[in-house]
Amino acid sequence: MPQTEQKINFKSLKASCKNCSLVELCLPRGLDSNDLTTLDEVIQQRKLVHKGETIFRQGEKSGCVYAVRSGSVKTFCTDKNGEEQVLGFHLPGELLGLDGLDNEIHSCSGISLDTTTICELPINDLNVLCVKIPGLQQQLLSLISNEITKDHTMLMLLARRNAEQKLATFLISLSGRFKARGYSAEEFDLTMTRYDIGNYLGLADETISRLISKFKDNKVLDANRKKISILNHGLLCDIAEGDRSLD
Amino acid sequence: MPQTEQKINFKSLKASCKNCSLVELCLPRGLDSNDLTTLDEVIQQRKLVHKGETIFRQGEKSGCVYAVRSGSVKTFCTDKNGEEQVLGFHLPGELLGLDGLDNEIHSCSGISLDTTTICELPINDLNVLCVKIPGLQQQLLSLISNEITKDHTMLMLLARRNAEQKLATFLISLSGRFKARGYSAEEFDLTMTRYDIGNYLGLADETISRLISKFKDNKVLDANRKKISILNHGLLCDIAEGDRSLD
DNA sequence: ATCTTTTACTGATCTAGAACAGGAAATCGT
DNA sequence: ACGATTTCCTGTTCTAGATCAGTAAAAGAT
Repeated sequence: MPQTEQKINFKSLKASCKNCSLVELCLPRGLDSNDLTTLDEVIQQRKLVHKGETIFRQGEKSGCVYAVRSGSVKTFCTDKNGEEQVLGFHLPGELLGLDGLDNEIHSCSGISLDTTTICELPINDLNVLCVKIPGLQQQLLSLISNEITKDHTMLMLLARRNAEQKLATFLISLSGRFKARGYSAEEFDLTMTRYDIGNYLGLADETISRLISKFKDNKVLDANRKKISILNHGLLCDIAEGDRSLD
Repeated sequence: MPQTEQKINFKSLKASCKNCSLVELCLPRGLDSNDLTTLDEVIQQRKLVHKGETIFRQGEKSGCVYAVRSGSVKTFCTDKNGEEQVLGFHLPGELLGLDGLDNEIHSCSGISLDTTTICELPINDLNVLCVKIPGLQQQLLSLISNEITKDHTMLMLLARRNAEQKLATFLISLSGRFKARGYSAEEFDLTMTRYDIGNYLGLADETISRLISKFKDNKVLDANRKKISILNHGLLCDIAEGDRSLD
């Protein structure tokens, strides 16, 4: 297949929520077939985003929230000195840009870590739709509410856990999310760098490297660059919970 | 005035959003007089909460979100080892319990730090009202969206700032919020302990004490226990931004 | 195919803030 | 009003993780 044709195929892909495998993880959860059709009408064409491309930018008004359809996305904010803070990594079915939901500017940026496809939902349409589809309003609030809960978990992680616990928790979270999407919970590829992980967890990238080596030494996992195999999930959980620590 | 009568007065106080001075800071912002009346109908009687009393509890379903009318509230979550993480301190006009907005259980607890009055908003009523009053839906999403942005700022603070910056940022935030409520931005009382502040900022309480002493030595502020006077707001900002640091 | 850049890893050193310890003042409880 | 408890403060010691430094492998560019 020639490359140009492949590109066109991607870009013109008007997939629908109706036949998306992520329907149970994403915004449409709980909607019936009719409501799905209505939702599909306002979701703009799925967009192909190449690795490293910006999906929405801090300080700008996009008027949309986004759902990852495939690939992965990093969200981060930048302070006045240009220092970056990674806020999260987002897998298929996860919503992005909820911080811009009041129709004002986004307080963070999103860039793809991968070749990624994104569904765009114009916020105005979404608001109108929420009135039409009661279940959608509920699901949206539910997702936002979970977003807040996730942030709270993250605050706890950053403030109270040591480096080992932070990385173990991060890997377990990734593993579980891969599993929920039908991928292996034990073997997966990281799309982010050690630097990104460290930044996200409030650690230096050297610390991430050292910890991965330590986890390897202790047969908790095997790792070669981006490729991770979890060998002892139980131990990894214990480390995350602070019930055990390596030396 | 006999004590019992005072209690009754408080408890039977059916204040309305309509004549609440917090109208511009709280949920009703942007609503017209008619809509305010509608909103007032679903807001349950204001509740007097004594210092240290729980308003809602992690793991329980309250079916409400809350607004602080007077006093102050601390939200926190507790992990399986009983370790506590303070998530925020809430002043009059600020909403609480948004993490329970999907009508499932709260993921954190709220307790009053003060003698506090609280407005309760049953979530079911709120959902119905959001359909009736378009501006309310907007304002609610706006508030939640800001909540997420606030959490992101906090993640940045916890992950990337040193102890001096954390405390300075915390004090500036408090100062600004007091000012927005018509109180002095320069002189105020803390209702939380050093331990709470430290926990919130991911620091030991001893570190908070030491920093306050250091800030006093450098004439950034004056402090006597709970009473804080900011003497050099500019310098405090510089410290928060990392443009200056004390020694 | 070769050069450049980025990413990952490891070792050595240093330091911010934790942990431990104890005392003084304020607040609480009866 | 008085003892008990909590809160705050300060000094000392210690350590987890940052920072600095350098190498090697992989990825990307031309």
